Amino acid sequence: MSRPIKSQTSPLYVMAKEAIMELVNEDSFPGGKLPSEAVLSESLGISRTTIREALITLHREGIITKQHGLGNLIHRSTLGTKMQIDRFSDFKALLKDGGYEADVARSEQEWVRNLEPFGLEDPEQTENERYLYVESIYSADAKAAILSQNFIKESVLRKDIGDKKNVPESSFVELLNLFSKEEVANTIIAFKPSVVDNVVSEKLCLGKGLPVMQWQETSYSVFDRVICLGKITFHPELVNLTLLRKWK
Amino acid sequence: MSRPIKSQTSPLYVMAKEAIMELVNEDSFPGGKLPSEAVLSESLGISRTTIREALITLHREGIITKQHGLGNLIHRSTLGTKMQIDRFSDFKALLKDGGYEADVARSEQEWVRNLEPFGLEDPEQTENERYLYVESIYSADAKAAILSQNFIKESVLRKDIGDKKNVPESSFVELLNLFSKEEVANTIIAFKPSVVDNVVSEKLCLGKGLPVMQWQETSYSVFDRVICLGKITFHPELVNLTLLRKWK
DNA sequence: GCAGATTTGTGCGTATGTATC
DNA sequence: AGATACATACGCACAAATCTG
Repeated sequence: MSRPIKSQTSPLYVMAKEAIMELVNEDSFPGGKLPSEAVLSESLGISRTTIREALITLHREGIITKQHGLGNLIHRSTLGTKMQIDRFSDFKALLKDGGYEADVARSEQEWVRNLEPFGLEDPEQTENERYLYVESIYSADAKAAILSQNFIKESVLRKDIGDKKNVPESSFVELLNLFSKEEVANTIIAFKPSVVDNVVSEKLCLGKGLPVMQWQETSYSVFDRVICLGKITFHPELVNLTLLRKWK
Repeated sequence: MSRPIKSQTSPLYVMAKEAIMELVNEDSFPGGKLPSEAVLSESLGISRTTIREALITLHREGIITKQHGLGNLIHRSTLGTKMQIDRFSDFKALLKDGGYEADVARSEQEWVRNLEPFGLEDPEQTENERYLYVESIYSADAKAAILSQNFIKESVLRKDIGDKKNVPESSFVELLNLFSKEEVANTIIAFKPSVVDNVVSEKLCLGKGLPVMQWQETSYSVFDRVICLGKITFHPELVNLTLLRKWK
């Protein structure tokens, strides 16, 4: 149950993907079309199966469209799109992608019993459950840009968090994985349009009554148990959230 | 350049996926874990490669988490999540998923030259470009729930749209594919938190000043050319948009 | 901690089907 | 009709993660 650090060397299809991305960035072919899978296989000395694996990854990321009988078509529009929430697990990385100098400050942790004041509801709440409250403020060029208020369930916390409290982590998902007994698998977010209230006004330095992007989120472990609840608020001037929807 | 109807029979991995989904719905195994790939392969009489293809599809859809060395774990939480924007291309289907009786009414089409009044900008705008304006109002239990205002670029329109104007279509993406010379590959959306203005107030029957979910979108063809721009507004009471973020 | 069994991940080869030009 | 290119499907071997005893 220790979940140690993963392997250092990337699998071949990831290296293939990176090699193909270099080709894309060099823009060395006409019509926004990649060389055929057979040619890539030949020139990189990697089997077509593995090349396909790499291309499927690029397709999932929205970099290319795979067109049966035609080829693999490059989407420069996607490459130029910044602050895609489907591309980052970490808000710091998302802000950096937006061209900012990004940082994060986390609050002291405290225990909470009642989530109602925050408008949150635990679908798996048990009697006397407590939640570890962690507040993170992500800054863009030293200005508060994202307010993340999270409540980690006591029942999923490791016993040895004392040792790990000062371990550096990059994203909140990583922090959650350090704290939680079970690994985080996914988060379901529910969009809640709202206007700036007292708390947000103070934390993000915004005038009250302004419309803001806000969502509530519930994070689940690989065993589908609730690990954490949260409420995220985005500064409307600093953060222009985007999302890619793929049809092909 | 005709883009006819696709094949009727599903590939084997799709049928395998559906068979596995039935197992999931029957809930016939302990610990929320699927039978091993080898067992599924054996019992369905399909090679492990193809079974894996099916499982990878389910993984992408957030139904399962693939855990190396452990198995394929089922996420009932995802199955129970309604109105996921990452699962529907069609707002009518999304509203039906939310338990509503859903329908769509599309406006008469008219030509527009200037997108500025709508807060939209065409990144590939050319001299004298015109846009075909199509307004769709999606209703939930006969109440206006989603306002979709779209502008299709004249330069991408087929010459024979006259014949196709009355062809039934289910989603706006399909309508776009009927109208456009090039197939739609993806849409980039940018979230724009806002409050109800005069237009939205009238179309969605909402009090002015209320916060609403709103986004702007730009649709690209497989050749990465801009096909259509749009602005979508969601009724905050009727539509509870959700989104799945996967970390594993 | 270790050994062995189980299970998924990676990688290759090959053949055939189907869409596009 | 033929060439090209991606899609589907099978089989095999070995690597790596997880669990159990």
